[in-house]
Amino acid sequence: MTKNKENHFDLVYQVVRLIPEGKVTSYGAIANYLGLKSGARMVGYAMNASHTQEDIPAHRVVNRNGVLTGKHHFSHPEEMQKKLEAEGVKVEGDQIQNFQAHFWDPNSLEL
DNA sequence: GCAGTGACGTCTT
DNA sequence: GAAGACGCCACTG
Repeated sequence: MTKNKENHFDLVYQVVRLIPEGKVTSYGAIANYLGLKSGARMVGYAMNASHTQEDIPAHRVVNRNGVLTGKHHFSHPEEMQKKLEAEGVKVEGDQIQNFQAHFWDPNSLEL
């Protein structure tokens, strides 16, 4: 039990949880912040486990293209886009408009 | 224990 | 400039 493999997962949850409303981030940014090189997949995998957490705004986490790649993993995919738009994020189809403007980098917290 | 897959990203052709 | 392939680590079958 002292292992706590969820440690990495928890770190991802913490960062995602820190995402301000109306902002979005990418898997690579989180991975980079956690020091996970090319760990984007690991971040994505952690997000998949985020379903065990309720305070994880996974809808604010998108891929590098600003595309809601994981919307399909939501109970209601349209909710993801809906929530993003409700927070001021324009989403067309499955892609965020003006993505870089809504892009939020976890590194900006300590920098 | 091995092989396949995955909510991605970067490199190479 | 675009498309394809590879790499990373973890989980499931």
